[in-house]
Amino acid sequence: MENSSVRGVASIHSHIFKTGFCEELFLMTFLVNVYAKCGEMASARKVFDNLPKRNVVTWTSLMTGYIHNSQPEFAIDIFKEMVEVGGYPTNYTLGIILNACSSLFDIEFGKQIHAYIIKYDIEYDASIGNALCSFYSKCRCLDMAIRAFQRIEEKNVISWTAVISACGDNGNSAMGLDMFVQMLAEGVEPNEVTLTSVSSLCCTMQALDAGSQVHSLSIKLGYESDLPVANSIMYLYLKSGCISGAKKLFDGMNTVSLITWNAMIAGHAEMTSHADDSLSAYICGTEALKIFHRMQKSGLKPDLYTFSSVLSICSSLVALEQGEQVHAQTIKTGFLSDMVVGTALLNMYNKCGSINRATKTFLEMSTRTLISWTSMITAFAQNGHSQQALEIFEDMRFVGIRPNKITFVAVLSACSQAGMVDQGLAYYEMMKNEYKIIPVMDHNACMIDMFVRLGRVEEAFDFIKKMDLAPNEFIWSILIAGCKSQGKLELAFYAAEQLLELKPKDPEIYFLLLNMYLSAERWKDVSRVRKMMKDEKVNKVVDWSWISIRNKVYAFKADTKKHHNDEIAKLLVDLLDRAKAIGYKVETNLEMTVHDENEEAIIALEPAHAHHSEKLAVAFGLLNTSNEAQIRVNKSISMCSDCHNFIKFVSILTSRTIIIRDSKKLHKFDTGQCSCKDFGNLV
DNA sequence: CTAGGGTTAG
Repeated sequence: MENSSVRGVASIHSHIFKTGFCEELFLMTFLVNVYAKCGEMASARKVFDNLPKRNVVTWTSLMTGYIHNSQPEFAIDIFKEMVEVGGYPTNYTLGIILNACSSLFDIEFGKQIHAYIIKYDIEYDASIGNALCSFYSKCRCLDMAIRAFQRIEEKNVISWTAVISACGDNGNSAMGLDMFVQMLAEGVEPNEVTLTSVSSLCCTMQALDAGSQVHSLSIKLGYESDLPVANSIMYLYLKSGCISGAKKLFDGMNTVSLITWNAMIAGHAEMTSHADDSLSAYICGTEALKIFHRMQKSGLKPDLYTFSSVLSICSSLVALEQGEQVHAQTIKTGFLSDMVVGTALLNMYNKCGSINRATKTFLEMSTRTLISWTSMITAFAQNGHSQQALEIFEDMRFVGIRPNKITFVAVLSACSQAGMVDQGLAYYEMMKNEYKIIPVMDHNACMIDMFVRLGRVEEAFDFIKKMDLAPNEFIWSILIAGCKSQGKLELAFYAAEQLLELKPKDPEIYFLLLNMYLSAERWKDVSRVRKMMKDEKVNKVVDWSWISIRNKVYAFKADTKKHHNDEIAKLLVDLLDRAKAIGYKVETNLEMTVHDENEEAIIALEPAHAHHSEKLAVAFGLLNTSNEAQIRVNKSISMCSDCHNFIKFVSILTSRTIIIRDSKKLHKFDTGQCSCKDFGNLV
């Protein structure tokens, strides 16, 4: 509250004092309340301490004040003091104290309060039951929360809202939605808080249909311009992939808050990182950055939510320069000290291939969470620094942070990159036995990759047979890629059959298969795969690359034209000649990653005349940046092995570091080596 | 004097 209000209260206070009314308990309790509402807990406390006598209401007012001013521990102290001097808590008091226990995660004390409630047989009371419900929800005991709700004799809107949110907060959105339907059936009218919770449930379920019904209902009930309602419905549209719906809502809002903008940016960020293909990710990401700039133009200052989302967008776009600008902003505004922002920054530098700055960010963090550590391990692993990844993993264990399954994905992939089978197996066992983590497909994929990289495809196959999980499309495609490079065609064809039975969703997998059957000249299989692609409506794969230079993003599409005389083409021809002179050999096997726009024909590219998109983007980068600048390119599909090899030579010829982030991996080319150690390419 | 709600990282 503003200073003027505080001054007003103080003047009333002195007035009461002068007129001698300070003996009036009712007045003084009121004063405690008003001070608390102004955030002046010291004054509230002073009034309270000077009172000759107090009643439960006075005590409760002080506790409420502490809770509203985020000092729940003081509220509990006051409560204990009250009980010690013989005060009896009312149902209000008990509700307040349960609230304090929730925010402190003080499960023990909360349970003591619950015992007291049972002793006096007052679980049926709504204010008590509601508070118990949300206490157990915060303690992640959904069963107990529901039980508390059920025992309420006269369930009101708040009871229903509390139990619905409890379901959502504990990962059971579907049940929450059921509860909502039940609530409507019992004739309880939802209010704006209920609607916010319910649309947030629909959001996590990505239930667009249910969500738009909630939207209509909130219009009907007149809550559509309530800011939290509007924000959560807008976010729901975004998360369910309905950008137009979100945009319509956003444009129609009379008042927006920072949360509105943040939701808009976060929604786009989410779509950017989870997009099916890199092209839509690129479109979403650039749109999000535009929204971010518009927000700043409107005069609002970004906060930690804004910064984390924007940094995550910069990661997806491999937009280092923009990321650096945001970095500067986080320093200026002090938000860098937030660990979520710090971790997002670390991640941004990693995804832009700058492991040094990622490491620096990590080292400068004042506190590190499991996620920060895991990000750092992932960064080392992705940049080909396996040894450091494992060292920092051991450091993390040493400081007593318990790894989770995502940490182990990073650890195992570090082992697989470095070909450390023994250590990989040891960590796999450690994960299962010491940390009781049940392996998920990603862990298995790392293990299979580990054998495949060393050419031990039979062991990889044995591992697949021994897995508890049924192998998915990615497992088989790793095996196939390995078999291909080892010339173990029989196993490759077997794996291909397994793969086809799964009807994979990833279009690149079909190209892997096509490529394999084509080189084996198994035409029947070729047409079988093509027919399947048609039947399964596999999306067209478009080979796009883009590069961000001085805050502008330039996109390139694979070039199938045979004649072009522009600067880029000239540079590529020149590089090709010079590369050949120092040992580069054009790979002759068919490239099939380019799908012609209108046709399903597959075009074989001849590198001398036409180019995959990343070559164009790299050439453009070479022409438009200073001599020592890194080149950072984002690509919509996996690199082919010919381009991969060619770019290695380019890194020698130009003495540049070239970073290409394709749909599967990060490739950092430096003096003829790639950080993926040549196992990153699928086609 | 009281209970319930919207946006961030691996």
